[in-house]
Amino acid sequence: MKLFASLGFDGTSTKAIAKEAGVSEGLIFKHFKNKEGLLEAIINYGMEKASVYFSEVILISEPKKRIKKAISLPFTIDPNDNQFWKLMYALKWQRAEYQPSPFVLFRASLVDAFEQLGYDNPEMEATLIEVIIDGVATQILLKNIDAGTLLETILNKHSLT
Amino acid sequence: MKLFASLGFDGTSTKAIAKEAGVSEGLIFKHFKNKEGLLEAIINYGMEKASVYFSEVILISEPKKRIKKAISLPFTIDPNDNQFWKLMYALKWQRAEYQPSPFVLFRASLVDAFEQLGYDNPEMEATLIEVIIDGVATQILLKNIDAGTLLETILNKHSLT
DNA sequence: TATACTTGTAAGTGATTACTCACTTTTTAT
DNA sequence: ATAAAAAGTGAGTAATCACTTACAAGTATA
Repeated sequence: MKLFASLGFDGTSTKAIAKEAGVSEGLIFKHFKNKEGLLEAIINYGMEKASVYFSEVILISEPKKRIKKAISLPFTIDPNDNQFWKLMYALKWQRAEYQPSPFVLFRASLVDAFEQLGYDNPEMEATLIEVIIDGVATQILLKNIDAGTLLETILNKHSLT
Repeated sequence: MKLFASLGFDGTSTKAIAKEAGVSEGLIFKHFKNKEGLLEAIINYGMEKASVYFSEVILISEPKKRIKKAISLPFTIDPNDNQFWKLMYALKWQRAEYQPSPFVLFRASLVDAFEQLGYDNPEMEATLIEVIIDGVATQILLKNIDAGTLLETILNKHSLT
C-alpha cells in the first residue's frame, strides 16, 4: 500500500514490493496470483475498514444529523489510513472500474436524507455533499491543511448547525 | 496527452505513444529528449491555455464577482480539454512537484478578495473555494454529472447571488 | 546547384519487468 | 513421530522498457 500510494501501481515493481516487505518476489505471486491480485487485496482490506465509517452515517435516522456526519467524514480520516485513501483517489483517476459498492449506498442515504427534509432537488444536494467530501479529502490528503474551523464553516453555509 | 490521461504516465510506453502519433519511437526522443520531457511539454502547453482562465478571474477587481467567477471555472471546462485536466488531477496524486505557479497566484487572489470583503478568516475561505473547485472538477471529469443547477445552488449557499 | 541543417527512421542497446518453477523449510493434523 | 500441506526461496524466463545510434530523406539558404 505504501509503495502503490507513493509511486503508483505501474510505478511500483514487484521486486521493490518484495524488498520492502522483506520477502522473496515469488511469494507475492503465491499469495496473490499476480500484481493485480495484490492491488485487489489491498483495496478489499481498505474498503472493509472504510465500510465501518459509511455505516455509521447510513444508520443515522435523523436526516440533518446524517448529512452532518457525512460531511464530517473526511475530517476524521485516521492519519494511519492516509496512504490507503491517497491510493484510492489516485486509482479513481486511472481506473473507472474501481468504484466500490459502499460508495453507492452512501450516496443513496444522502439522497434519502434530503428527500426527508423536503429539498427541491435531493439528487443535486447529494452531489453537492459529494463535491465537498471529494474536495476536502483532496485538500487534507495532499496539502495537509489546518482543517480546524473549516468543518464548522461548511456546516454553517449549509444551515446544518 | 490522450494516453497519459487514460493509462497514466508509467502505464504508457513510448512505443505506444509513437504508434498513436504515427511516428517512429526515436523521433519522440529527438523532440523531447526523454519521456519526462514529453510530459513537461504537455503540461506547459495545457497550463498556457489554463492561465488564460485564471487571469480572467484574477483581473476582476470587484471581490464578490471575482469569487463567483472562480467558482464557475470548473463548470466552464471545455470538453476538448477534459483529457488535459484528467491528466493534471491524476498527476496531482502522484507527483507533489507538479503544482504550477498559476495555481498559487489564483489562490492569492481569492484570499485577497475575502480580505476586501472583511471576512474573519480569508485563508480558510479561500481554501473552501478550492475545496469546491476540486470537488466539482472531480465530479464533472469523472462522472459526467448534470451540472445544471449545481452552480447556482453553490453560489446561494455562499451568499454570492 | 551545392551545402548545411533539420526531420525522420529502423534496428538495435542493456536494464528492468511481471511472472514461473524446481526446490527447501516450516507448520499443521493425525 | 510422521506425513501432508502450506509458506517461502532464488535463480531463472521471455517480454518489454526507455533510450541510442547510424543513417536516409527532406528543406532552407548561399
